[in-house]
Amino acid sequence: MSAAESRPVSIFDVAKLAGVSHQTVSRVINDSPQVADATRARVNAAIAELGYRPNRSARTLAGGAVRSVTVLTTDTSLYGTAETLRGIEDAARANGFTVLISVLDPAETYDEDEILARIPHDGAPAIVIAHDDTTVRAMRVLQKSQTHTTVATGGEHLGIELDGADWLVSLDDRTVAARATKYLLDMGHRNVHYLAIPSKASRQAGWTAALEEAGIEPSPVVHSGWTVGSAYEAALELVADPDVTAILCGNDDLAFGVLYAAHKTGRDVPGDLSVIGFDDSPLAAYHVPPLTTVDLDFRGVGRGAFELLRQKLESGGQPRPTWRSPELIVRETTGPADRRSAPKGKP
Amino acid sequence: MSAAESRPVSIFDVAKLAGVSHQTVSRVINDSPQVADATRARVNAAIAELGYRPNRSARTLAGGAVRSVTVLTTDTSLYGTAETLRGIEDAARANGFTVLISVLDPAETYDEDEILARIPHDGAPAIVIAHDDTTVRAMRVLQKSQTHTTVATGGEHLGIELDGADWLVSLDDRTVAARATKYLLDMGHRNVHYLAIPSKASRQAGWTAALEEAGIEPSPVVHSGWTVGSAYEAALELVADPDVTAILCGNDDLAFGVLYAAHKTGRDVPGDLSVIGFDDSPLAAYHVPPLTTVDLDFRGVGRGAFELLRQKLESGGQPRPTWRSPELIVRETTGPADRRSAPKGKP
DNA sequence: CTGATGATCGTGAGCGCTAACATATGCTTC
DNA sequence: GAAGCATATGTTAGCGCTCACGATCATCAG
Repeated sequence: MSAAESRPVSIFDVAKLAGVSHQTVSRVINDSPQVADATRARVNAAIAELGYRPNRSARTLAGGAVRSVTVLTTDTSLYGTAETLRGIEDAARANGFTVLISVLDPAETYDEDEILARIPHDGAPAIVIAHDDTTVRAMRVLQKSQTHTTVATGGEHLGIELDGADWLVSLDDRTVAARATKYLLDMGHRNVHYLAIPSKASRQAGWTAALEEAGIEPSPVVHSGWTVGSAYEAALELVADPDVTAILCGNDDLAFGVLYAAHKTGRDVPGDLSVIGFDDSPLAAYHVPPLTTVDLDFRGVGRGAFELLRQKLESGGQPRPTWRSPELIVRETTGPADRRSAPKGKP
Repeated sequence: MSAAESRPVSIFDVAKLAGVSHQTVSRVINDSPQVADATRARVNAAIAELGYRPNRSARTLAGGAVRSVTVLTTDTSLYGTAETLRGIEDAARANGFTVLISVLDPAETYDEDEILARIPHDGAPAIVIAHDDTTVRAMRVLQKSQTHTTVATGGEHLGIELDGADWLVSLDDRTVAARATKYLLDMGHRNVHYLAIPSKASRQAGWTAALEEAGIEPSPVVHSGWTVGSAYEAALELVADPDVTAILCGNDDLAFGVLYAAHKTGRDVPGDLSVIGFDDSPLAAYHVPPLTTVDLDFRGVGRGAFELLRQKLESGGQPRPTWRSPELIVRETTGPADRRSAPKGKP
């Protein structure tokens, strides 16, 4: 049937068995139309009989069509990253691509060489899931090389130079952030505070814009790490302040940290305090209370990033960037202001 | 400095510039001791000047030492999987290996060919993160081929044949499951129920064993999917039963679902109901109330799986499987029984 | 019936690298 | 100072595949 021999079967073994040249076998496995049906059938039979399977390295080396993408990212356990990855994988698989993943350490600083060493060879296509300094830097390095690169990002703008770049797939989370902020304002909150994730924030920009439009001076942003724990620590002070009645969080994990802090300090959600997250992670709907959050289509971002790359690879053209519009999902961590606590002064 | 030319620089370009043969360059980039220091320096200078970077495909094809592992898994967004992956990556990077990830769809049934097509070529080393039917099947397929395979698993035994296999890295979650069950029993609970994840369960075995040791007839296992939502659905009935005072859950996500169900049905945790999870996921400590769970060293499992593979690759020997001992972390979802609700009959 | 045309297939070269062997050198050793 | 041996480098072949071409054959217009 297959395997078990010493040396793996090659295209030549198949060719011999099928009574054709190795090139014809190559044509068959590459779906070339230039092969007679009868021949194709014979070759396929030989392939099946020998259990032949093309060697990917050889194909790459021989310079055929590109069939793999390298994904550069940092933390694969972040919800956004994981989902984006999943989207890339789905799309890649559907197109017969192999996905190679290389994980960078957010705490480390890499020089150019170290970044470039992550891709299989110079010029190999890559996708960067960018959401922190390390990945943004990686992206810049790849951009300078002759590599075809696409960037998938959860929506953070990551700095001016990337805005409008033609290889960017992103989420318009700036607009939703503004919408979410306005939503809170419309419910009577005098102010909305922002607990930020470590990356440059378009979410923060949306929040600022919405406040300014309402004539409210944005209060200083509170910074948190990526973990629930860090959000908890960062939010303790904020939550303890009775003047704070609404907090917009950089993502769901941070929101969970805030919720825990609220619980610890005895503030009722949503009675005393409204909280909004970002991501709509699987737990959001089942938290106690269920979290009001923003549904970010990370998988769509991943798929889009791959599509963009594929188009660049095929047509060499300049596909335009895609922007996806997320949606606010109202659940039970948000409510009208002034339901119980006084907006000013501690009574 | 580098890049920007038409054809990427090869080993020959470096050789010419350094005034040596290509083989000497090869020796340098492979850290062969057989090169004079002066020559090595000259070659390294040429490498730096040209921005040379070895082509991975060519190296693989030429049959040098193996430098990449393919990881087969299903859901990368599951906490256990993601962490295991992370462990593999850490270890792989430290050893100069490239990690190739191929994600299988748990809902799909793959035939042998489709599985084998996931690895770069016949015989390429692979690690399977096994925790469901699809990955277990993948593992069997790889095992039959001449591929070097290691299996990393969160501890589910996955069927008799795998017990004691010499290529398995696992967690002794059977023992902790028993310990956790006993812990609940010792607190006065008359019974402990089990909400199961979809895979074959050593955790379940531990639970059964502990109950039987205590002379208690295990009640029927309640089955859940992997998502919080499915756990919630599955647990509703269980939670509504006042006789049920303690539930051991297949993982943290399920526990969160149970907790939500308890909240919905008005049962107090830990007053009326004790809940234990598995994983110690990042949220566990910050849930309201904080979740009693088991710290499973998934990263360690991942690292171990890679180490095992490396040993097999190098020595060809038969390294023994590693079993890691997880720990019960008591937080606030567990408490003594009978604190409030009557053990039998609805009053 | 001749040449042109298109479909089908084969041949040779080479992708960038490493293994295996061959070939210099220098340095011992008796 | 010839034989022996280690050290340092070069040469050749080939991994498995695809590309660019060339060859073959049937078909068909003129």
